[in-house]
Amino acid sequence: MRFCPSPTGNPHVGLARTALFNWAFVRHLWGTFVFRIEDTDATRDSQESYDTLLEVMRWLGFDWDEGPEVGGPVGPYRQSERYDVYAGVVRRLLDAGRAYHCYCSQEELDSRNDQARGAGRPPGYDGHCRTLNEQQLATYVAEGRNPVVRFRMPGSTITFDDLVRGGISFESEHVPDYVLVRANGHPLYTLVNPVDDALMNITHVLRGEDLLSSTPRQIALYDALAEIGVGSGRAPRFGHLPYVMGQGNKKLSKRDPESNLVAYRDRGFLPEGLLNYLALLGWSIADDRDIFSMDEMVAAFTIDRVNPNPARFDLKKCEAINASHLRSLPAGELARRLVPYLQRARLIGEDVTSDEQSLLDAAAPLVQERMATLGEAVDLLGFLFVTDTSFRVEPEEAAKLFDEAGRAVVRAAYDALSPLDRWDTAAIEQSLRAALVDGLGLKPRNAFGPVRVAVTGRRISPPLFESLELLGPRRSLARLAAVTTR
RNA sequence: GGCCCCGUUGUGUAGUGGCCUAGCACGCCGCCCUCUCAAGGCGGUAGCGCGGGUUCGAAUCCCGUCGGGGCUACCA
Repeated sequence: MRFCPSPTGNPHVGLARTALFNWAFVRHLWGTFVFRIEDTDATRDSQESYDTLLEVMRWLGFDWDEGPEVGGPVGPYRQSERYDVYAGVVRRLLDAGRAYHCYCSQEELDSRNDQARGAGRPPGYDGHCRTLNEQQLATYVAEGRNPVVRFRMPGSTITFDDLVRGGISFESEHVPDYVLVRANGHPLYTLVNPVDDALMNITHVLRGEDLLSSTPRQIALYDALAEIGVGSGRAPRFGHLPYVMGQGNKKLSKRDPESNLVAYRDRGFLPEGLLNYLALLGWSIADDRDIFSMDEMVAAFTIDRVNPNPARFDLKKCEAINASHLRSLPAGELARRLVPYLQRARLIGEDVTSDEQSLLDAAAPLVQERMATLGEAVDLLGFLFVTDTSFRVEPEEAAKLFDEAGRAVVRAAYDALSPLDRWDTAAIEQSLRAALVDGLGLKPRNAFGPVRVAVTGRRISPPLFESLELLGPRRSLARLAAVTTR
């Protein structure tokens, strides 16, 4: 089993879904997970996206048995480091007559294709250079043409049993001879993918359905490789996973900001939450259940339950699933995961002090069921961590609530709280209710609204009395006083 | 154009001839709870692309049709 992305652009959700299904499949069967980098297109691949690719794979929690950074018996696992391997294979393919040099120029190809189209024949390589005589060959060489290497497709029907779609067959007349090696000598995906699958003893391949129609030519190549002694001779089983679609009926592309995995991490999606959601795009664990851990997924994952139709990515549901995982985190774990998000917002320091830690530990349970992503904690908890001098009440809320009546409520709250000698949630609630609800005869929501805004700066906050307790008497009273004197 | 894939509420799915007047989840709407927001509880909304056939019986099988998508590269 292998997963073999190419490092171009930002890693996206479709890639994560493919990696997930491969990974779950392997772990379920106790197989070997090979992670291979397909970087044979120098114009599109970059070291930067290679780095983020690995970073994201690790963040998501995928572990591979063979691949970059961990090595393995049939490495290297970056194709850009394997060019000598491919050169040898190509030579043998050429010698065996399973591939040949093609000297046609792009212009010649284009014009013949146009002609074919005009004559109502299907376009595609016409086999022009399949059988060149010595003289033609000598002419092309004399013209200084650099040939590409083409694979000689056998003239037979190619059928295979797709792991998710069942039996599929292609007539080889619809699969023209295709290019294996560029004119500049660099190998193409069409060559290296089957070659490495053969050399790396890959038995199962789960990949996107965009590769479905290139499967017959890969199987044909695989057979040819076996003939010349490359690999075991048995082509891997293929399973083609449905697309992950974006808005409308468009495939989610790497350029789509909604598909960028790094953005999901930065927003505070949990890897297990995002993965749980992605698993639901084409697979289900049971008819009445959709929240599960990766361990549960691995235990339950079978390829026959994978659905072949494309799925729309639904951010709302993704958030709901993530929120559910967030809520089931142990309190201490939640606090730990919140740290980087609060640090990035500069609410706590790079080195977390013990005061910050204990405040965070106490505050985390307050917001646990109030957020869908970790990043939301910044707005929710900011008032607790912000310094006294930089605390601000949202201007809109201040304007709305701090009219004369509102200031009177806040003043009453101040008067009720300042004499307290026990500063805890129960005592705070008791005295505020007595003063505002019983004393001023206000409805609870009208009574606590102004106090909430005065203390937390926002209309939406964690529970008020608990928040006051955590803020402490000094800072709480100062914020109340600030309103009454404005 | 040719080849290939796909088609269950708005979205994701369950469903493999009777348990389906189609289940679950998200969303949306309403109510309850309530110090805000959530969470939670209760209820509601909406679907088998279409047409034939096979069968006592079809979302499920067959044929056709329509719609969507992919490939048709010296990208992967």
